[in-house]
Amino acid sequence: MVKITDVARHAGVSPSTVSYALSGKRPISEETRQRIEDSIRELGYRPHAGARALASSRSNVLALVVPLRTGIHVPVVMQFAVSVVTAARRHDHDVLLLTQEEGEDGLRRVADTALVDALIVMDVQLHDRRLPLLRALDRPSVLIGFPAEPAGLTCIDLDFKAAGELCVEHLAGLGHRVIGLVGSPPEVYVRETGFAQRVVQGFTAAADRNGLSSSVHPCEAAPAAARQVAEQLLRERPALTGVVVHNEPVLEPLIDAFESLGLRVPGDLSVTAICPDEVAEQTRVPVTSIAIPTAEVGTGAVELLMRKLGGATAVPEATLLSPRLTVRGSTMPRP
Amino acid sequence: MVKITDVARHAGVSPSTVSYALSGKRPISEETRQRIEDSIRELGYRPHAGARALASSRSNVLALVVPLRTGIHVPVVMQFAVSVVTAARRHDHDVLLLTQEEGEDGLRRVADTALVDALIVMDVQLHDRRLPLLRALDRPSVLIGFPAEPAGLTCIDLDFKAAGELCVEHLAGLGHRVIGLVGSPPEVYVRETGFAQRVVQGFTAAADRNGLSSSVHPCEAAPAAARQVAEQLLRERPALTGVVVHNEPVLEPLIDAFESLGLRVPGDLSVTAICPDEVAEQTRVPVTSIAIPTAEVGTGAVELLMRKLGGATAVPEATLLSPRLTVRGSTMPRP
DNA sequence: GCGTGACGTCGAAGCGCTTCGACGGGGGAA
DNA sequence: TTCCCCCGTCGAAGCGCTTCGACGTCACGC
Repeated sequence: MVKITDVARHAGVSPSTVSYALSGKRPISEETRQRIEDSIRELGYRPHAGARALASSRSNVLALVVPLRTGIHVPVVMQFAVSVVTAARRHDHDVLLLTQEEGEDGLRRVADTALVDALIVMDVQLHDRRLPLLRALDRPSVLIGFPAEPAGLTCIDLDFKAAGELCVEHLAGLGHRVIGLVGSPPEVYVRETGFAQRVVQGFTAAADRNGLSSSVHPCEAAPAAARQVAEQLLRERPALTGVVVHNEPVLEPLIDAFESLGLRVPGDLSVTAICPDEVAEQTRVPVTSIAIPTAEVGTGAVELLMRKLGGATAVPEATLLSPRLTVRGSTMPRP
Repeated sequence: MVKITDVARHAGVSPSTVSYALSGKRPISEETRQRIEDSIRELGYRPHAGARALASSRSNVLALVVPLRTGIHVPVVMQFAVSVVTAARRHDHDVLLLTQEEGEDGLRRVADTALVDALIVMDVQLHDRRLPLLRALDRPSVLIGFPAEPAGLTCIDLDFKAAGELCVEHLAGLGHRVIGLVGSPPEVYVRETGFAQRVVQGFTAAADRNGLSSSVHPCEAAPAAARQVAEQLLRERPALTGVVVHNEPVLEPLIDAFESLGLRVPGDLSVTAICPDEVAEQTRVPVTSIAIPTAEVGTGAVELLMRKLGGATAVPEATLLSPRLTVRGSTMPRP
């Protein structure tokens, strides 16, 4: 193994000079820097991560806690993970993968052993058990998602309330008067995952504001459940012309169900969804939708952490990303 | 931060004794060990990961390289990742997440900086560019998947050839004489991903062996493509009564297409698939299938690495997991 | 009764890097 | 010219842990 003293000897300087040339923490003459860089290249030097971590008390590793539970859309989780890793690399950091199963002990372990400098936690629930721990930990963290009491924590996510509103505004603007929300599985509401409830809030608020008649229907992630909800909607609200779907796996089956019940989309029924673009594009009728901006959220989370690690004083506690609605073929003016 | 010297002082022993008590590398009297453990608990001591890595030249971290490409089923990747993390934790290791995008440089970086002790690489292609590097690296690695030339590497995966064969044997045993394989998208074969080709090999070999008439049809991962393939199959092979599907997203649309073309599953057409159980179970007719044993593969990969890290001499180069076929409602004897 | 070895523990020497204080030399200000 | 300060570099002191060799003690065998 080639170490910093080897490089120093080869370049005719002291080890500390090599270190400063690498970190830029002190000025080094252009000429010396060049010589050092040449030596590094020639010898194939790589600083030892452990030694660096010990001496600098910085590991340059971030922890990412990913959820494992039912009712969450796996590809979206993966997208978050990838964007976090990519963003972290841009800041010369790596990412340690933790499963939610590890729970609070896992968080404490990687933080207390100084394995990681900071943490990113996904799938935060309204009353998440990890919150007190995250507040107490000596390393900074960022949550993807909003708990009920975000004070003292840094959170980032799509503004799901605004997303719910935006869907309604879109339908209202097209003249629809009776609309329904087909939501996530009941257990998602039960365990109080913030974003699902916030969609409902936005949906309801915007419907009221616009004087629309609206109703909300949780739905299991199965085709049969979709069919049931479709039938129920038509039975209870025959004047229905607009639907908002917040439940990825059910989007396609739901449209199928409506069509087989005699409603054409978008001719008789306009459909919008909150879901990844791939899901919205792969249905038989491409669906007007609001995507979860996984790349921005992941990148944003990392940027926030970097600012905190950099000692920034005022990092915003709440970062809500504005929803963007992409119009596709599934919505049209009320007939 | 509480360190080992604090524990030592508190327990009335020397730091080295604490270290040995923790690692078990030298005998420590029961009484002293107890005292040390008490002190550790009382003080809340956690060994510093960086210091440990520096002194022992072991980071207790594994790298996991996950694929990002089109044509691979994301939930399966996630399952691998989770099982790797879980297995690694059982051996007191953590997992660093690398994206394939980082490529060879990323592998070299984490290995050369001693950030990780060993590497797990997923989605290995037949002529993977990373193979020479993995052979040359000074840390052990395990591949999930088999390249064309696996000599000198440790590989583990489902035996896809046997899986292809098993599907055919199952259909042949039910009396089917004319069968087809609906495969992965053409690009998967083009980039020479081993497992797809091996399914074809197994399928063809078993069909020949059993005197069946067979044909192979790559298929894009889109409903429209599925429809096309279904039409083509019926046109070209009117006597077809058995189909093997190796293409997750197309399974459901393909069955839909067959049914809308007048073929009942399994009445007129028996269907088997190689896909995750969730996919096989969520179709309208549950599909007889061979699952990719993600948990075993992930765990197996970690076990192999641990043996290599433990200095085991003879770790098997190739580990092929036998396929298991789960019979569901989509296959029946030929009418 | 004494050599032998295993047991349990200690002290010291690093592991490879960062960082702090110091120091010589070369301006710019006074 | 003198003083001061900044620039560029060096040396040394750790960071917190593991590990090697050494040492005292005790039991055992002959």
